[in-house]
Amino acid sequence: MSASAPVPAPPPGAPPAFRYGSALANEIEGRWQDRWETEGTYHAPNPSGALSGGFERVAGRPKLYVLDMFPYPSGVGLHVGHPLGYIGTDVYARFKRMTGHNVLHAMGYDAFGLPAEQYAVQTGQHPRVTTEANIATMRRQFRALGLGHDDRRSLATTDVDYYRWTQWIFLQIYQAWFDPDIGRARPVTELVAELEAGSRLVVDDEHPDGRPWSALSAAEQRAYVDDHRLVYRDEAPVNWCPELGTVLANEEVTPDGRSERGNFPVYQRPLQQWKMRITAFAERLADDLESIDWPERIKAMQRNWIGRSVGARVEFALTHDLTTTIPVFTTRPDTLFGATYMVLAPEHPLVAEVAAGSWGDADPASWRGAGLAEVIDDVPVSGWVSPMEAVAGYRRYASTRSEMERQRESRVKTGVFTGCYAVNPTNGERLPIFVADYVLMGYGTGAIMAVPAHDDRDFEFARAFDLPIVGVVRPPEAWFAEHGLAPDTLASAWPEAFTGTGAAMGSTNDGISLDGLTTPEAIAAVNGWLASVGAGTPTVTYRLRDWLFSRQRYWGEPFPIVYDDEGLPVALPESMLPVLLPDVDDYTPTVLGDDDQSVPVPPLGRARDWAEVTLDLGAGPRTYRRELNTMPQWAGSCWYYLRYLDPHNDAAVVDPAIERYWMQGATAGEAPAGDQPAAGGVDLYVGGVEHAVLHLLYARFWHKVLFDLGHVSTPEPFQRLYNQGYILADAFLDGRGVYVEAGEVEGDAETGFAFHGEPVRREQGKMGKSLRNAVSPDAIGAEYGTDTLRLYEMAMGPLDADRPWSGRDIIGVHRFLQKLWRNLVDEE
RNA sequence: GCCCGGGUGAUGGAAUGGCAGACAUGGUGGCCUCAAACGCCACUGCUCGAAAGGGCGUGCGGGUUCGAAUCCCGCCCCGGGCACCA
Repeated sequence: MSASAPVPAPPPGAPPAFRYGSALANEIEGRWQDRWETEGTYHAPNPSGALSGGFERVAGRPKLYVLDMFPYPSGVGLHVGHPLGYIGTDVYARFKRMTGHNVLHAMGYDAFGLPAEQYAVQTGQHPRVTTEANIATMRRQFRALGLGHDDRRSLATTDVDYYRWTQWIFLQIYQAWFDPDIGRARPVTELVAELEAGSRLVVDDEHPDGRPWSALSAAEQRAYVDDHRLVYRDEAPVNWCPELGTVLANEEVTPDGRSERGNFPVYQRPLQQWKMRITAFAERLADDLESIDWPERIKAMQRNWIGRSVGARVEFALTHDLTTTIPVFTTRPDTLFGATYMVLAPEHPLVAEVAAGSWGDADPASWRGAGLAEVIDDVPVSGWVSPMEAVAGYRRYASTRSEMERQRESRVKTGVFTGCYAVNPTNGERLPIFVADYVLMGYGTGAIMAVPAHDDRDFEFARAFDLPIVGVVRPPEAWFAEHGLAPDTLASAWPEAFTGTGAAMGSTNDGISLDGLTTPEAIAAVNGWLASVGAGTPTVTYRLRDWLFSRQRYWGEPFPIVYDDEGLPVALPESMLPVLLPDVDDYTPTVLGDDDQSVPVPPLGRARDWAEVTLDLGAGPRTYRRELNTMPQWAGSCWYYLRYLDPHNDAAVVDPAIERYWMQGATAGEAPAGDQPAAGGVDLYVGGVEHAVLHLLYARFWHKVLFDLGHVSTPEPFQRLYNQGYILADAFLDGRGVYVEAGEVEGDAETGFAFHGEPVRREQGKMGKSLRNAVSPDAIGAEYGTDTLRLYEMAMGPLDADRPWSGRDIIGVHRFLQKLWRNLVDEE
């Protein structure tokens, strides 16, 4: 619009020519968006390298790195819920830019993953084609939202130039091990060098004092190194999702045993898969939460997931073979005198070994499995004829139950007696050893000492199996009163376990007495005694499991791994990257029936020319088979924030000087709350809470490996995290309970709602495709202008709160802008 | 059960030790218009009162303070996360 253009006389009653309405707003916004693009207004200069133009102008300013969790480029484009956080960071970044900061704010696309692949399966269209079209749509939408991104730094995880470096990082992790002596990752070449030099010995179960490296065969040496890598192959029960045709990480399975994505059932089955040794970093991942400024609930969720428990590992010898001991983990070693039986997880390796050939005369029917006939088909009503049979039958039963069944069924305690006994090291008591599925192989040592008087689960089991209940911690008077018991009632008559702390009792032997000590005192005392007799040591245990890293899907990063003719994996050298994702005719994952135990062949197996390859890996040209699994979607999102810093670097994942500038440069006024020194990293990271133990945990893990190996300069990737809320909207269900398109529903709360004449029921939920209540920012922008949309989203409430979308309220914000405009510009 | 949030008009929310309810929606009345609205103005916490004016009021009960939505103690309710993890 030109100021000299003649203004036609408006017809009577028409709004004034220069009233702030959608047409004027769109004209102003479009003009400025063009100008920002032409002038590179939001280009943030690097201190050196290709993007350093103009750095001298900002060299004296503090830097600020503002980051959004990047989106998946969906086929339907954005809805107004998506840009909430993006608008928030944009406002913040602009403010900081205008108040003298060099602000980096960029946007990318997390583009590998299931939806594009599923669309490809249905249409035959290559996922790259749909992905690129979707990215183009979203780019246009982000531009129309007026977001001030440095578009020179945009990337997609599916770009060959990007996933080449994802593969490179994989190799870094593969070629590293965790040195427990210093608690850090180091290159495996250093491990081998120390072993060869003799400064480090090979220690394993058979050689607890170690033996020299030269005593191992070449194959043994290789297996030893492979067992120490931070990426390794493991044959173990994994989460298999038949519907998705792939295995999943523990973090991707919901508490009720379904897939996070798609909500399909997940089953346990043993498969050989790649894993990453995230458990080696459990302690640092937990401890370093103290150094970062994150919402307390996210920290709590990560702490919870990592599950640090302080306790002791105690050895229990078998009565018939005192040289064999069963290690258990307990957080309450002070209750050791109260242990009256032991339990092994069904999968425990000692179960088969200890099971006796015949029952003892006094073994009750319940110990023989009699009560299990109702839940297990092949149990005779009177129980199994021997412990060996009982144990085998019970293990069979336990192995067929999925996680979901374990959740759904009531937590009635089941188990069978192994016919074998262990010795309580404190008092010499004979403890019957049971197998029961309330003990999990994946936690601690997969075996427990049971103290029914002071543990709810052990108490229930002891009641069901008539086992002695011996109190060794005195509950307070009030506890007895609460249960209507006389003080000092014996534990065998208690209605439930006492799990609190208190004075120890009945805990005296020739070497030690805990009686009268408080729980912390008793723990310290018994730990000292256990060490002195060689029966136990203080230990920390974590709930976290290693990260299952391979997927049987097409649309992901190929592994830079091949197999030699012995079937052993070989890492490709850096010079052979990238390993390009090959084209295939059929992207369909292998879908197996729920009971089908065959090994699924990934879609990459169909690229026969690719799957077999002749390479010279140092020993002349040989034929190798490629790894056919792909990486999980989390791989690309683990490090994109680093690539924004130096997106076109062909020689390194990120230039060290540029990395230091943005990740740990001065950030005046941005220090985190509290007394902790800043750990460095991205200054502000905004995204949804749903990644609390997925992306945010994996990215911290990768970052720590890269830090240990010297590729990044900060121990944490994200100094400050903020979770934006969700935008909620009305959703409507028809008579069948199916969601109908909310945009086509008519009526209101008084008269009732109708969809194409049929009455529908109103609900409220997170805006999105699944509830069919998405509102497009394009439509809002056209009707009111982007500034109205942005201002409305920011004015709806605090950024971290969920808020209901209301098409009605937007008009108020638009009028507000009209009033503002009128105060500055004559409408006529 | 354990952990983390939160409770303010009809609605979204503002105020983090100093006039509670900014701003916005909705509502009521008026203006403009043939009629409308993406237009304008006024009123709109509850309550007593014709008005002027008064009383009450931030989940409940106590406390600190000259002064509390805000700080402290004890409850209640709602939302989220975790849970057979020894």
